[in-house]
Amino acid sequence: MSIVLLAKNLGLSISTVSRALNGYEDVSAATRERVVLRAKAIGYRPNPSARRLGAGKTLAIGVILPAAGSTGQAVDSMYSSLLGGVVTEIEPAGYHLLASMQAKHDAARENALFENFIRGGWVDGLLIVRTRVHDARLELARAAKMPFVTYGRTESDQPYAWVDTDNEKAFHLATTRLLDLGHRRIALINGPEEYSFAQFRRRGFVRALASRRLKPDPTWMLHGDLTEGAGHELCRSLLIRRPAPTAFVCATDSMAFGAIAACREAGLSIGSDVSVIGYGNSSLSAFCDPPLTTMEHQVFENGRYVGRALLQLLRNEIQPADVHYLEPVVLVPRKSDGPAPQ
Amino acid sequence: MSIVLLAKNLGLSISTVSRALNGYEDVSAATRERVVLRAKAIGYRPNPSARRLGAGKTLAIGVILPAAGSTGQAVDSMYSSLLGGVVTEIEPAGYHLLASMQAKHDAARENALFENFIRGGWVDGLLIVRTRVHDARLELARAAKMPFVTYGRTESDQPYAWVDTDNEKAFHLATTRLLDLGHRRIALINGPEEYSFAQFRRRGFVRALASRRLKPDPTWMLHGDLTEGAGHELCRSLLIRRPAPTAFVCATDSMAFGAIAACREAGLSIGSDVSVIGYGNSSLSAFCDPPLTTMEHQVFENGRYVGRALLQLLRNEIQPADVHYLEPVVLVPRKSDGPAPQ
DNA sequence: GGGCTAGACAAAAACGTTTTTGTCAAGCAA
DNA sequence: TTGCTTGACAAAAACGTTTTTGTCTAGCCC
Repeated sequence: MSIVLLAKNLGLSISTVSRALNGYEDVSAATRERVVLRAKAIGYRPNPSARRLGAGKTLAIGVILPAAGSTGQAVDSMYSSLLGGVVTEIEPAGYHLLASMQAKHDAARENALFENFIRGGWVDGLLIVRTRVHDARLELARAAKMPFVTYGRTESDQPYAWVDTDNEKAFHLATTRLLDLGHRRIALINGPEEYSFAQFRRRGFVRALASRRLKPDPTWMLHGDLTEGAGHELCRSLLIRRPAPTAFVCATDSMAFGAIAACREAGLSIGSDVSVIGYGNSSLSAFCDPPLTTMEHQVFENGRYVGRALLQLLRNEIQPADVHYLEPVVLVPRKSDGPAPQ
Repeated sequence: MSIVLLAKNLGLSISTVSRALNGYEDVSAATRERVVLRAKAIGYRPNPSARRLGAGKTLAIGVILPAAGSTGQAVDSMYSSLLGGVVTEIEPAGYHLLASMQAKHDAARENALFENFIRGGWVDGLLIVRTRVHDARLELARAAKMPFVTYGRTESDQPYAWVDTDNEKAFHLATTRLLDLGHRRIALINGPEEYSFAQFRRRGFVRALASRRLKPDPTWMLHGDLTEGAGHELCRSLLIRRPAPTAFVCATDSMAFGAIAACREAGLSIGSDVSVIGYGNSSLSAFCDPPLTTMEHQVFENGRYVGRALLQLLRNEIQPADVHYLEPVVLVPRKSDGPAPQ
């Protein structure tokens, strides 16, 4: 009954107070100021629940965190910063971030959970992360008329709002660098291929080889979880082949660290016998031995971009087709790669 | 007007439908079943906003993510898994997690933001992370009568609900291990001392030394950000002293990796010339060179514990004083430590 | 039969806003 | 003067639940 009290205190009607606080035009400047001042003075805070019901908005943006790894007992640590960026932007606009979580399931069950979430009326907009090549979530969100921004692109015949890093360019860059260093036997240690980022990375890798008239060997393009363990295992399986690769491009720094461990176990010297390039420029990559050549991308900043886009989408200031932000990725050269061995 | 429709469809009153769906006793079993079935059949979902207003609950639990590092442009990646655990538990109970974010500010401004958040009526309960030794947030939450669980303990004259890892024991364990290996010049590379976890770690470290009648040298107990960079810098500053430490206990694996880098730069062989122990058992620690001796703790599981405790607190099934969960930490011996050099 | 209790449901109030519609006076043009 | 518009505010409806209070019937005891 709080706005009632404030209205009484001011000798105004509830509606005038409400409209004054929400900046409507049909309340005089003098009254508006008086209301705002008094509200502040007596510490009036509109009840969010009532506000949501009255306005038919939840003032929340939803995100479903995907469980990471095969165990599903963790969340990819990257999302901390992404969400931090999103919240930084939406908070000042009065929005909050509602986090849900998706345990490891079959895709059908995942989609059911997803639909339940967006149909439940919990949020006004959605951040869809870790897009798949074919991602049913877009259809579900569209069917529910729920504005959304994806973090990562996907196959879709309709325009949609996305923010992504230029995975293809990044892996083209990295592969070209290795080619320039004289490597001809380059392997790709990729993430799970159902995710679209993995497709882009593979494409960049293949394009780089093709531009030098090299035919990529499919058996040298492996994929696995984005973990050190998977990187280690995949690299090991490649190193026992003859001839073995002389260079590895990895989907994440974590995978690169695993690959480096495998190379070391094989008695190879990183940066001379064998080259490894990672992705992500994790804080560790500058401090490991040898420092990891990797690609930098700005997760927190991307999160901010997502947040801004969502707000504009919710205010109808912008169309989904207008949100296409491809973050350029820069290569950070360090010491884990070098000229191809003779 | 959805429950109205459902009620009409059933030929019942709104109140009976509501009470049936919420499992009240004054509705016959037959009717209840009929209502539940029909609700499912026509796909009725109670509107969360209305529910919140009606019941006076938000069905949300809040957490404020602290900005990490000195730049404040990131969130400690640990929180991904912690939040994952929390959500896993509260989701099935119909609760959601509302994430807010705290940029780097002075403590006063931080507390103002915090109060604004809890007084705003957005959440029913709180998760307070990264506790300080003296943490004003507890008082603010109590004053607002907002149930909360802290992740990490703090100084407080009243009982409060906390979940923590046994930092003191962990660092006692690690330090004792180094002492048993013959080390006598052991340094502590700690996190920021305003945080209570850093105090506990220091205490464990000091106790271990004291139990061998060793007087800890305060100039060998340094602290900094929980980053590789800080670990590197602090370790470097210790290595140039004479005599230099032969072993380092670090507040996180990240700091340990930084310390290892510094040792390597000084030409020391890790595990023989110098020993380093980390904390966290990050996925990388098994794959670096040498594999890092570290301490394992289960962030995701702790998050689940927090979630369960919050639910019970909200239901008044339990008192804050009943929530004292100290996670045991186990040491994971690997190769980054060894006998003290002669 | 009167009074009481319990069971099962309904009516209505409450939750605190936002939004829509209404009112009233002042100003102005014809 | 009449009618119309505009500016500033008020009244009331709407949002969709939950909770409180009320009603009615059947059953039971004495």
